[in-house]
Amino acid sequence: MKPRRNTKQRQMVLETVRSHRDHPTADEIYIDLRQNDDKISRGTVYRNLNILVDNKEIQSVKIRDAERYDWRQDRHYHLKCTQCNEIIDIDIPYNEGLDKEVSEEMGYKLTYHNTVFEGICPSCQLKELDKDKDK
Amino acid sequence: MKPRRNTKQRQMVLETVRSHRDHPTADEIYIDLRQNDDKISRGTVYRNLNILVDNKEIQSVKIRDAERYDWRQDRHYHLKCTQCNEIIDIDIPYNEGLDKEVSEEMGYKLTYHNTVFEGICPSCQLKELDKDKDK
DNA sequence: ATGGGTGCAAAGTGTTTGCAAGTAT
DNA sequence: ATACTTGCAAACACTTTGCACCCAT
Repeated sequence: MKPRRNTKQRQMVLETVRSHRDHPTADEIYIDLRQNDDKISRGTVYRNLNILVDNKEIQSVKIRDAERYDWRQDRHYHLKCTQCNEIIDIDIPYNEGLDKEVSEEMGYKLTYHNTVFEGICPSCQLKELDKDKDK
Repeated sequence: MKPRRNTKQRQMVLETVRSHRDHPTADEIYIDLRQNDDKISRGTVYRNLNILVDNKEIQSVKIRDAERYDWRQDRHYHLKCTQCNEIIDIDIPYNEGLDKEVSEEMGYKLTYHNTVFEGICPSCQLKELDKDKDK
């Protein structure tokens, strides 16, 4: 692996991801950073996010159009509301056995699976009910 | 739902997806179609793929950069080689219980989860071995 | 001093869309 | 006849990249 320098920008990107408990896009991180540093560029943010994911210091989940970043380092599942696009973590345990099962069955060497649940969140369900009432 | 016309183009797009046993991108479908019809446009292909997915006549999986299309209509999991990017179907049963479990725990109304396993396929594992041999 | 990193802007990639003409119903 | 659909090209959204300068090591 290429030697990495510990730049101010990289630290700031990491801190910003960690300060979010939601799943911000690269652009949201960028907007945030611009509030403290009006020089930092989009390119730098994207480059550093990629490096941090490579180093497993953060994770990313591709949802719909954009990559979302996640401060957590452990493997876990996500839940997305198809109505409002909110993304949250789910705390059911990661199923390691599944990786083993699929490895054996398919002959792949694998250690990871990505799972995203899709549905309608409680608050959007309420909005639906309200809409129905209006009819 | 908007009334749909049964156009030649839409039929051709559907047939082309179904003729693939792999997971082509929209652009691969387009290239294929151009061999028989040198008029059909990218826009038409994209529009029809979206319509077909809406109608659940085909499925899509977002993998890395591009949306991939899948002739199958049943829910199933995918396996991606992180080396060569090949994507294949896995025939372990879809875990309906998981949707129910997460629904109850999180208060979401949900009926679907998307799972993509990531690993190294047998043929890429061999290539790795060959590379090691050279050392 | 060296070479990885930055800021900037331009280019890339995958997808959507406005429009006028075409066509399934 | 109506209004959905097409082909085309331009526009979009997100991300990557070339370049000259900068700065951590």
